Amino acid sequence: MPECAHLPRPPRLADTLSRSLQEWVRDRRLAEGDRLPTEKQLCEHFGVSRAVVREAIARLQADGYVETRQGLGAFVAAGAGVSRFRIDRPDGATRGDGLREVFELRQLMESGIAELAAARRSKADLSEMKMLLGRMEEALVERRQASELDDAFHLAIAAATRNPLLVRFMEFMGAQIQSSRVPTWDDEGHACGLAAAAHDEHQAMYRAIADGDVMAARRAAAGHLQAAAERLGLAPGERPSRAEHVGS
Amino acid sequence: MPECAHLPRPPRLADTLSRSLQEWVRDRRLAEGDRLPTEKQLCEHFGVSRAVVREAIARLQADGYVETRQGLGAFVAAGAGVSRFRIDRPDGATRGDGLREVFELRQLMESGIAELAAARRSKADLSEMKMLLGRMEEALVERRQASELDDAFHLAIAAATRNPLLVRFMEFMGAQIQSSRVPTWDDEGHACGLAAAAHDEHQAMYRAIADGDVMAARRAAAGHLQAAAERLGLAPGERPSRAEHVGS
DNA sequence: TTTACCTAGTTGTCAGACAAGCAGATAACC
DNA sequence: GGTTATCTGCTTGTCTGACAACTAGGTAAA
Repeated sequence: MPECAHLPRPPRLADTLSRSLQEWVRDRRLAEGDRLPTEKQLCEHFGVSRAVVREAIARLQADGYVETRQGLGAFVAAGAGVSRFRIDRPDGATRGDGLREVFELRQLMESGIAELAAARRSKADLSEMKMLLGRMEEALVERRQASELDDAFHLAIAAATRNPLLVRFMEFMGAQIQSSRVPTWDDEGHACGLAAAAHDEHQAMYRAIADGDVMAARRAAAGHLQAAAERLGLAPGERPSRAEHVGS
Repeated sequence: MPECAHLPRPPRLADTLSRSLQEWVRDRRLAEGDRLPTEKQLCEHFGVSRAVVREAIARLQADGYVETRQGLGAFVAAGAGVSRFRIDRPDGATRGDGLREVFELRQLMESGIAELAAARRSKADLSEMKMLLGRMEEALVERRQASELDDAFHLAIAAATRNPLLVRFMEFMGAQIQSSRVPTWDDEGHACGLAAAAHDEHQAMYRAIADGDVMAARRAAAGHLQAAAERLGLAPGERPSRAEHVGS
């Protein structure tokens, strides 16, 4: 049975405790620099051993929530909880709740990045994109998996913005939705024309960026992400609870 | 001596070990799913106790690099190293290298968020924004510090998108440039009219969002971020190395 | 008043133990 | 022979107790 179903594992004590501690800090509205209870107090309060408490605190430390000093105690760190950005979704969920939000975030980024890329791209950037497009064309003919090329194409666009931070953010986002890009390029995706559609959209993005047409690049990128979301079965863009909204 | 100089603390064993382990994984080019050495092996190899090894692994786990399963071992996690997004700049750097990139990322996000907010805002969202604008107006008259209100206003716009992920991302970004927002609202900022300028731009954003004018909202947000960058002395938007670029 | 020391409390590290979970081998059953 | 149950060794998860390193604050000596 090579099909790994990723059953929900029983939660670790340290994991649970680190969450509880996080809530505890938030509920008590502890400010930066405030001291947390000592390890011994936490042991008694939660009924676990010191090893568990220490692992929980180590996790919070890794997350940038707290800072510990030997002989003094643990303290709420400066800028607690916002030193890193994380996207947590139910394990392995490739569709449904949360994915829509991720795609919307990505759509915002990609359209802005395409706009910048159209304004700043160099010849080298363009030839890199064209090379990747060519290899995707091959994959399309041979009906091969090419989600890595897909990813690389989007990264090449980000690189053309000359902003390394945007590249890193795209790498991050790419990893988040990597699994959701596979269905476009698998056997069924080729058969249904999903791969061909994605390729057409990529070409449109390339043309706009090569032409230096910033608005067209933005529209092409936004359209590509919109279409990608729809290929995954996400409803086309609209949101619930419109009743409360103001007019149109 | 209240001046806390933040001396470099001696590194913890677990901290050092987690770094070593990370390098070890990279040097050996372990792929996703590959197994790490057992805790006992690591204890012997690095000459530390199991508690230290466990804390180091817990840290890697928190960072999303590895995944452990009781009775099996520790494995390199899928998408290792890109499960979190971090912006690292030299400590406390409020201007100069890197900040320009951060502002550009923020500008992309804000303009897209403002556009969505203009399309989806509810009456409650609008009254929240108006309340914050009113309090900023007071602060403007009384020449008070109001960077928290500034932050809250931007978060209110993000909330109007109905996408909690965008709100979280704005919280994250806000923490990154928090220190850079202070100069606008300090004594000198009030004197030079920086605070007044920011307030005008905020009002323009509010009007566009209230009118439901998506394009005006995008332009207002982009303009606000552009102006904010210029208030900090960042050169107005253009990039180096244009020589290589392709025409205009 | 200043300095040195002492002490209680806290985190960092160590060592050993048992429980829980897993994979593969072995033995029992049809 | 093929299938199922059990056993065994290994690994991680958790517990316990102990000592070292470090800190703040109080106390005694200079």
